Formats: sequence, C-alpha cells, structure tokens
Amino acid sequence: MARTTELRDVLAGPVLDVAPRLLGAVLRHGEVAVRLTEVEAYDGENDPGSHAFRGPTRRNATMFGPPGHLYCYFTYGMHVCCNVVCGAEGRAGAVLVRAGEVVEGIELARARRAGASDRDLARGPARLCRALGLDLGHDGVDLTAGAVRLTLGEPLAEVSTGPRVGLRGAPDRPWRFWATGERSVSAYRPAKRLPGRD
DNA sequence: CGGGCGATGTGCT
DNA sequence: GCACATCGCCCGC
Repeated sequence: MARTTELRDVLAGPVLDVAPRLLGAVLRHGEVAVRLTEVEAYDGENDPGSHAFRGPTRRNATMFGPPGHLYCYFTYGMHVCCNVVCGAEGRAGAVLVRAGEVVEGIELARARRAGASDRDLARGPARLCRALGLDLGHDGVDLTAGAVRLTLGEPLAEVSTGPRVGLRGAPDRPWRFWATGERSVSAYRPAKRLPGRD
C-alpha cells in the first residue's frame, strides 16, 4: 500500500525532521484517536537526554530496532509514556508523544481519565497513553499495521520549538515541537535543580 | 493559572 | 541508593 510505504519512509528519516511532521498526525488505538499537538525528539546515543545514551539495554531495546514501532516505558513508579521510533535501524532515534487532542472515542477516553477535564484528557505524555489505553504491553508494536496505528497529516503551517521538558541531560536543545497556539499543549516544567546549584 | 509536594517502583550506578 | 522524558492535589493569587 502506498500509504504505508510513505509512512515508513517518513519515519525512517532523521529524528529532527520526523518530529515536526508528527504534529497533526493521528495516533489511534482501537476506537480512541488522538491528534498530536506536542512532541519531543530524542537522538539516540548522541543525546545525553535520551534513554539510549548509554547504549542498548533491555528497557530501551525497541529504540534500537526498526523505525515505525512504538517504544513504551514506565517511569516515576506509576506512569507509562510512549515514543515513535524513527531514523535508521540501530540509530535509536525516537519521538516522545507529549500531548494531543482526542478526536475520536472521547467517551472511552473520559472513562479512562476519570476526573480530568476534556482539555486535559491527553495533555501530557502519561495522560495521553492512559487516554489511548496504551501500556507496557504495547512496547514494540508496529504502527503501520495492527490495533495501534499512526496516520500522518499535512505538515502544519505554524510550529513552535523550545527546550524539552523535565530533562537534566542536554536541557537546552530546542527539540520540543508543538502546534502553535494549541490549548492541548502540556505545561512547560524545567527539570528539578540539584541542591546547591544555581 | 501556577508553584510546591508527595506518590510509587524500576533501572542503572 | 538515587534518579526518573510525570501527575494530581492543595494552596495562594
């Protein structure tokens, strides 16, 4: 299928090219679909902020695999976040899916995110995964076939960039991309400082 | 709306 | 041990 081929080709490109192209794309799991409005690029072993910086481990193995798959990880003792693996196989590039707007299946998303406002349903990486019903069992799934799918949209006219959220390694690289003016973009929080540092 | 803080457990030093 | 690609709750403005 031409559509699938195009998606694979785009995701095989350099991570900094792929990241902005994921804005406006739709990530779907079953009946719930989210239009992505905020992402962050992670450049594999070259990037001190990346899970892949210290080489392959059991946890980050999916990052070193072929592009077009989902890398899911567990953090802060309770949250799951997910990335789109991209770039050449072995290069460990990944784009963290940080926020989006629920465009389909909003009732199920609301049930999964009980207590949250509609604006907050998928506003934040762990919230987005929860709204979509994604967990560690989805680590490694192929986004071009199966229940979890990615569909590209037209490139957005206006994209903003800035530093990534909550990182201590390479905090200054402006590798966070978001749809300018979008209400569903997550709040920016700088990384915690080390005590005694300024 | 925004800042401060505790929760909670896995992975790596 | 300790850091961690976070979140929800509480408080003050």
